[in-house]
Amino acid sequence: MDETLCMPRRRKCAATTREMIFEAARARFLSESYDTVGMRDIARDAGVDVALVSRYFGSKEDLFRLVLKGGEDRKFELPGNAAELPAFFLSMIAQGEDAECGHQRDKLMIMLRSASSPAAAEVIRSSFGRDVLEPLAGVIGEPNADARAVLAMALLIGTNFLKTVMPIEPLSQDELSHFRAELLRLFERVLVPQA
Amino acid sequence: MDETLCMPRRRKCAATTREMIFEAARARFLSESYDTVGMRDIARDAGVDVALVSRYFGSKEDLFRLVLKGGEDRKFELPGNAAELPAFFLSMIAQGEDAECGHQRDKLMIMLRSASSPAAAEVIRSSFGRDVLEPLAGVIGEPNADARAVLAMALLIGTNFLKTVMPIEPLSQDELSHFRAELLRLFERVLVPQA
DNA sequence: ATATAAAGTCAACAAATGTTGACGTGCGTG
DNA sequence: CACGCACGTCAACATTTGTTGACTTTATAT
Repeated sequence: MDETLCMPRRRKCAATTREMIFEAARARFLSESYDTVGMRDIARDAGVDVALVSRYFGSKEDLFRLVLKGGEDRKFELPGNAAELPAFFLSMIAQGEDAECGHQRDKLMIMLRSASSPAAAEVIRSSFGRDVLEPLAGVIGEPNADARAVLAMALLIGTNFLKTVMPIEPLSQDELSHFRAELLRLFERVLVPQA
Repeated sequence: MDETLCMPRRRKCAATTREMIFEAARARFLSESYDTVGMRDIARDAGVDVALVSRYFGSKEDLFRLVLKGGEDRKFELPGNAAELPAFFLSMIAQGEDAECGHQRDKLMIMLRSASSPAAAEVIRSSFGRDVLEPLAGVIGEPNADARAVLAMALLIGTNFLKTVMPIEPLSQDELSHFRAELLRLFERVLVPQA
């Protein structure tokens, strides 16, 4: 039985090119909207023919759905107790490329970018509710778990939107420190129950 | 000399059809992304031929730019002193159709919807900085006017995004009241200096 | 009534979109 | 060696996109 991974003796391996296409699609969807990303763009980035994209991942919508699911990664992964949430949310905004929270933020950004494309809207909505909002409300806990989860996500999404989708000219240095500190305090206010 | 407005004795008047097209475009851009809105959609809504859209407003990008400018309306209009800002921001989220703040929110929503379309991005960015962020920072005042303006807009944008672009299933009634009260407190914390 | 200019319609264009089928190529096995 | 299969390429498709030019209709002015 052959390994499912790419064997070096075979010059061309479907699994690796599939991965390349997937990664190219992921990068594209991360920085552009669903409609503006073309199959040919993805194919060019991956260094393959356009036909292969459709061949390996059925339709464009299927590909997008798979990218949004995050490949083999499972659900949104967030801290177990509410006390660690504010720092976690802040790290989702700071541009440090933590491997752990990078995936999470990427998923969120992909959702942000394509949320207003009808073809991608339903996929995004269901994934957002199931994989993000619901688990978050679970960690936050009563009272008003849902409302506070929405509030926290609104703050996170708004900030990331201004930062990434609609790039804001960078704030001055002391303003930025104030920005971060205030942001952390806001997250604490919304997320931890006793505050 | 003729009046520039449509005269009733003339059956067809360019100004009124131009207005119809403009209004149709406005409505479309308000609920869809720049890329998904087609010239033919706008024309159908306005009840005219596609060619007229291109004839009256040069290109699609020109039309979008004009819609974003708000027709004849001038810049973003917001309360003069910082104390009234929180209530104003909250009213921008509540779905009450105040004539005064309706225009403002519509502009914001149009920006939100099409921000990730490269063709519309630069138009939106410049308008957002010039017409929204800058005046807001002026009203907020020191210290850290820019940072706090960004923070407030992040909260507003995030909430409106979750509410409109990615429609969230409605919160329960007491959660919603908590939501609004907490939201107002957050806006107060960010916007009024002494808080 | 006839000419003139505005207002609108029709058809077509070039380019780009997602998707599909036929075809070529190199590998491992009979 | 030759067969068959996995892997990939090429070309073309049907649609849709924004935009443009020529033509028709309508209302005013001479």
